[in-house]
Amino acid sequence: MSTANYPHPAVTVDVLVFSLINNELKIALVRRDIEPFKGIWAIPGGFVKETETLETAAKRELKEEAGIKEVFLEQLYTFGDPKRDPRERVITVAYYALTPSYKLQLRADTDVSEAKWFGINKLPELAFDHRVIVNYAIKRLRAKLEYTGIAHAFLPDEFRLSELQAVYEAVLNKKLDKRNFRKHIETMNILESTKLFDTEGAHRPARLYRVRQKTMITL
Amino acid sequence: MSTANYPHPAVTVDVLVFSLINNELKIALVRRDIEPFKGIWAIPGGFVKETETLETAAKRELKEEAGIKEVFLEQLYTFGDPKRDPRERVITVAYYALTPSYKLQLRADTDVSEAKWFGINKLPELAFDHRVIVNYAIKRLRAKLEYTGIAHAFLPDEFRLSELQAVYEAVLNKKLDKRNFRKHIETMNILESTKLFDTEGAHRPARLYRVRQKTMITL
DNA sequence: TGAATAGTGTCTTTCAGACAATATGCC
DNA sequence: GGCATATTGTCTGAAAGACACTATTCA
Repeated sequence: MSTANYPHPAVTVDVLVFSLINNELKIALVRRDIEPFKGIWAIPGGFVKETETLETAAKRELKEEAGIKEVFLEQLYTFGDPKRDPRERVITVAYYALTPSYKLQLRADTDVSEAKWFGINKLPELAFDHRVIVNYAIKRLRAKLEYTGIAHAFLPDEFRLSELQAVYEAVLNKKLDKRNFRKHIETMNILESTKLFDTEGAHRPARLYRVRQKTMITL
Repeated sequence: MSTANYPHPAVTVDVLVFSLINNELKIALVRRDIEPFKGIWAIPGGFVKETETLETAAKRELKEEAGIKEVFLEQLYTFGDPKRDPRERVITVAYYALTPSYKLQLRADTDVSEAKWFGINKLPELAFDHRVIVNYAIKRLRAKLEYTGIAHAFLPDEFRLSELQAVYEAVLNKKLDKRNFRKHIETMNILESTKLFDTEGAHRPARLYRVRQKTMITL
């Protein structure tokens, strides 16, 4: 049996880039410049090249789209409904990335007229089945936040605990008690305090923390 | 831009069927009857047809392979290393299924000379990157068992708590305390007791339980 | 009555969740 | 001193984990 007898669909990777901007969870979208769905916002992505890994393809997209290095990147799910793309069958492997906003600069890429951040509660109409994909990603992100320590992926290497709390609050979309939050973080034991303080503002300076090890748990 | 300019890899689904046989966690494997890896054991799978969903393809494989209906089936991960298949690029979307052993009858399918259950600690050499896939699935299965209630997917509709405990012990590969286990199940609140008893054997009969609702949590 | 499995309770520790007062630095 | 944020502890309830005895059926 040769594999040549079987259908060969197109395969893309889509990358959902999440970041925290003004204490709001946002996602990077691009406006399509071509049909189908011309003028409609979409998750950035592109075709997987012959010789590259899926993850490599995702990283390439990430770089083309936002010039990023070294961010949390994880495979999300593969969407393969035969009719999800009206042109031909396109199976897409979705990845999601978490990054501090200062690390990146959105830029419009090929086939795209514009790139922009959208608060996840203010999403425009999306192309293809991208709304489903975004919802799925948000669900996963929230679950992941609760049982791992990825929140720091949105922050610089050194950060205040109040910043970390703001990440949780934005992602989970609810207020947290400061004392209980700090106890929880203590229990998780993935942070260590530095000797540095953030002395911004007319108030008591905050101690800075960092991640104890680079433990990027990927289940 | 047309999608025709881009590479179109072959796409398969592989289905890891897990079951509990003699209180041992086993996985169904098939022996390949053709090159490459002729004679080597592999995860059952096949090419995704033009018009079918990925999940439909997985269900079809499941049926062809084991004549099953209605089992727990979930997408696992997509493996896309360009060199994972020596013939041409083949991207595979892996699914895993959990089923009671009485529900299924393994049978050799096309391109396969034999189908057999293997204890997960006694796996033979596997074709392609299937060893990596199996390891990944076991990891996911264990994690899922701890924070959801899927253990019952290995059992008939009505079962003894001691059977359920045996599932946990086999999957997690460790002994559990009977009282603590029952308290834990109680807490999860996904089972309800029936008025039935299992009167097998020369000993006190065991009450039978069933799942409260069909809550198949799929994250 | 012996063999085999079912069924059950207490204590300790850990963590989640509710809740408010003091500390520090800048202006 | 006033403002803004940082930092800290106690109580209660829920669940995990350690641990051993009684109950029921059949042969």
